[in-house]
Amino acid sequence: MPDLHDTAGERLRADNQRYTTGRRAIVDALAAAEGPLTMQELLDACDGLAQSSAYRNLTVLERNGVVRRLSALDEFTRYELAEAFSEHHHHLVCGTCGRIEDFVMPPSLEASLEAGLDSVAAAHGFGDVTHELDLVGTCGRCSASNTAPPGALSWPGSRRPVR
Amino acid sequence: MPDLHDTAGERLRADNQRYTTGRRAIVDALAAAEGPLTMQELLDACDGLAQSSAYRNLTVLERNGVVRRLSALDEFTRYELAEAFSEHHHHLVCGTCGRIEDFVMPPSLEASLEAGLDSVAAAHGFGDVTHELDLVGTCGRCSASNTAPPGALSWPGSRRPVR
DNA sequence: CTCAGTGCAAAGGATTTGCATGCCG
DNA sequence: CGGCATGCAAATCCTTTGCACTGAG
Repeated sequence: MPDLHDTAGERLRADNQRYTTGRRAIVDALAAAEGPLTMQELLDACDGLAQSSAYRNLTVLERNGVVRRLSALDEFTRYELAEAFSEHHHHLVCGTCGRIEDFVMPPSLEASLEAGLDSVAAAHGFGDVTHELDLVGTCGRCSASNTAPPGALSWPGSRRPVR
Repeated sequence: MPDLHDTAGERLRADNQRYTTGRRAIVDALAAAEGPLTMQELLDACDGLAQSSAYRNLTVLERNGVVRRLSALDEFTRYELAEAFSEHHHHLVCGTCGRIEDFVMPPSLEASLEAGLDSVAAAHGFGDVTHELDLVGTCGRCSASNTAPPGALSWPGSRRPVR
């Protein structure tokens, strides 16, 4: 895999954009994370970056295939590096505490899934499909304790995890 | 499959809620739809229902397992009947026009996927998982015409389909 | 010099909540 | 009667935009 920053910079330059300190900080934060980050987590990791700049930078990074925006998983929008810079993976979401982990499927299963999906898509007249697969369950920590562990995410307002 | 309204009514009563006209209208609209509906589509289908009531009713219906809320697919939250009242299915999203269709996978593939996912989840200490699988591609209509067909969804603001 | 990038504050849009009233059990 | 349900309006929360200023090429 080519160097993350080199490639990201190239892609932005091709779009007449600069690979600035703030943008590099975002990419670094995403690369260091173990799963997709929320805006708040990202801001915490990129000290001094204004929220509006973060949103604008993420838009640019997404447009150029450096970052991927996930609107699902839970009620927060999350961001992760695009697949060009990370292994093809899926998400494991704890419906109790909100923890999110990445995982990869056994290659044989991934392959048969892809083959099956391609034919299903074709049958519906859809072409060029990509898939998104997530799991929702209860993580070990939460199933051990009846209640969510201390420090667990509490869902803001009346909102609850959706999937 | 037991009668939709009877069962829905039972579930609400068990939660000390009433199965009112407005709630029945929501369930009818979702049952008649060919795919998950947005709030706007739902309001259009339920004449006279206040938006705040719709949100509140959907919350109740979701809490009692009648409705499922989807926060992904595109940038709009969508609602569909819970799986107890519909076949286990997935979603096919056109990234160009926003069209969303339901589809079911071949049973053998669905079964092997579930088995594989269960073991992956177990390996990560997660139990009791359900999966969510969606496809994003280009529908036949959009791939035929270079541009999105008339009447196609236009993505509001700078937002674009995410998955 | 010029144009993209940034921060701050205001604007937007979807969703939630407060409150008074209507209606079912 | 008592409590859930509903409408309307106000409040929130996340995200986007307007604008003036800074900075890199």
